[in-house]
Amino acid sequence: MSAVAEVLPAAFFDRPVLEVAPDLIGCVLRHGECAGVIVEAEAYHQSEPGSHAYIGIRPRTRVLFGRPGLAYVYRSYGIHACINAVTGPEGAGAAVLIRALEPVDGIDAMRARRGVEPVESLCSGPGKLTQALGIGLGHDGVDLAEGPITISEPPPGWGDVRIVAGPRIGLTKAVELPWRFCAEGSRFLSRRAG
DNA sequence: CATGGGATTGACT
DNA sequence: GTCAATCCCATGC
Repeated sequence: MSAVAEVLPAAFFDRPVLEVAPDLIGCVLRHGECAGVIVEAEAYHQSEPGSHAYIGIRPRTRVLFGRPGLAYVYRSYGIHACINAVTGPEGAGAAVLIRALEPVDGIDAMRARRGVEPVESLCSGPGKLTQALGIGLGHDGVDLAEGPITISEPPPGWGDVRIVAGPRIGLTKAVELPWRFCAEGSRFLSRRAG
């Protein structure tokens, strides 16, 4: 076993989104010196109206229909950036929204970017974690297997985290689907699991 | 070309 | 609990 966890290959993402989303809980999202363990993620798919892919291929959604393992970054409410990992098969229009991290590396840099002190507030939301890690719209379409943004396999102790599923946050359509996955008992969620 | 809404957050009552 | 900020882009005329 190596001291540095392996970066997930594109093949990891080339599976149905409902398999990939819970598997990402416990994995490490990294950009430069900043990194955190994924404790909350949501699945989205072209077949349901909650997804941006529901409208079909547009300039905005082009990356969603691209290769599994790409990062889909979009602007939310005109203010925030949110990051997704595109899943397979290619053309499915499916992705996993990364909603919250437990910070592990570069915490002072995160504090500087966020302008807040409590570690529980640095990455506890999809717009917060992109700000903390310095991820922006310019990263739309980057390959997560090549960087500069990567996702790595779970660190020791995170491989067997218990996962709780519940309804997704903030939607006005398809609100009933239990496609939100959280690490049980985490203090770093955007909202309490349920 | 004009309009409306959004996978959110932070400030305020 | 409520609500404004702010901007890309999809939609409709």
